[in-house]
Amino acid sequence: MAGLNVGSLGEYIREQRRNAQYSLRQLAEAAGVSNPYLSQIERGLRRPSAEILQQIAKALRISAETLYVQAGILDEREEGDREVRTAIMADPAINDRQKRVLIEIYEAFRKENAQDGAVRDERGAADGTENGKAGRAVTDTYLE
Amino acid sequence: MAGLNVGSLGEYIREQRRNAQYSLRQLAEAAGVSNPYLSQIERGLRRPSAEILQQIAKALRISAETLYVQAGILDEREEGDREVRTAIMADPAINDRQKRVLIEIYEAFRKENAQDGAVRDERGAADGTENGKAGRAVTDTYLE
DNA sequence: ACACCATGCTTGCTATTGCAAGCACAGTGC
DNA sequence: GCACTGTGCTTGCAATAGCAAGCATGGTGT
Repeated sequence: MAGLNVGSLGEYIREQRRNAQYSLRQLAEAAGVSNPYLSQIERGLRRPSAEILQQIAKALRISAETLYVQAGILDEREEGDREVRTAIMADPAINDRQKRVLIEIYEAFRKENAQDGAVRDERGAADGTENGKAGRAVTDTYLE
Repeated sequence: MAGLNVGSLGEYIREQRRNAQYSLRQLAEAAGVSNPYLSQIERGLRRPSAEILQQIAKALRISAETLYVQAGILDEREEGDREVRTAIMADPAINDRQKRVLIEIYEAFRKENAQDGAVRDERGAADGTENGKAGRAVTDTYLE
């Protein structure tokens, strides 16, 4: 059994918190959790209960499901295929160009992964995990 | 705070277990949980952690989300604007870093839109590059 | 120099999770 | 009658979730 991936969960929460410009205490209060405990969660020292996770998710205004997936608690929903594209298109919070950018990057990632072991002519992607360069190329192209 | 509705969660699990013709011990073993603990959960005496809930859901072959909804941990169906993140996280076709990148860009877009006050679907010539810059900064940070 | 405030971290501590061992009751067979 | 097996429940106990109080550091004035 995988056991929760507490480390990456904590990192993810911290990342989201900083992204939202919250201090640790601010988020802790917004989530109704003590600040030392949140600190420990973020550093991967504690595995928060479902209830606490839910409160944190609410305070961060992200879906609890996202957190659960990050924590390895929730399995990835199969058939994610076109879900990303439709979800992006349906989102009223971003504009059309932003949608197009996101989808282009997404496509590029998928294409890169599909090639995987195959011919890599694009300026040497050293190993299979280096998708960054391909992604960067795409963003350079479309984010201007 | 609301606190999970443990009673109905336990009843629900017991119902599903009987429905599947499992004895308490059978389900306990299948879920990798001790039988007395499962008994207590079903009677609403304990609030199981997210991890345990997940294992039970797997053993019962029902979605963990269903259990979370029953437990009051997950809201029934949240607004569509959470869908993008969830869809990205759930997509098996891209790897973790790619997910992170997409979500970061998405967050940046949303944040930028929030600062502007509203989403203007297609901008005029005045500040047409603004979104591009924000997106680029994010991708430069995470795509190297 | 000093006070003041915000940041995140450490330290005990209590309450709760989750388990191993065992109990009580009901069949079933001999 | 008696053993045996399956059902769910009770009882301690170890591990840990989660908190209140306080510490250390860094900034910002004055």
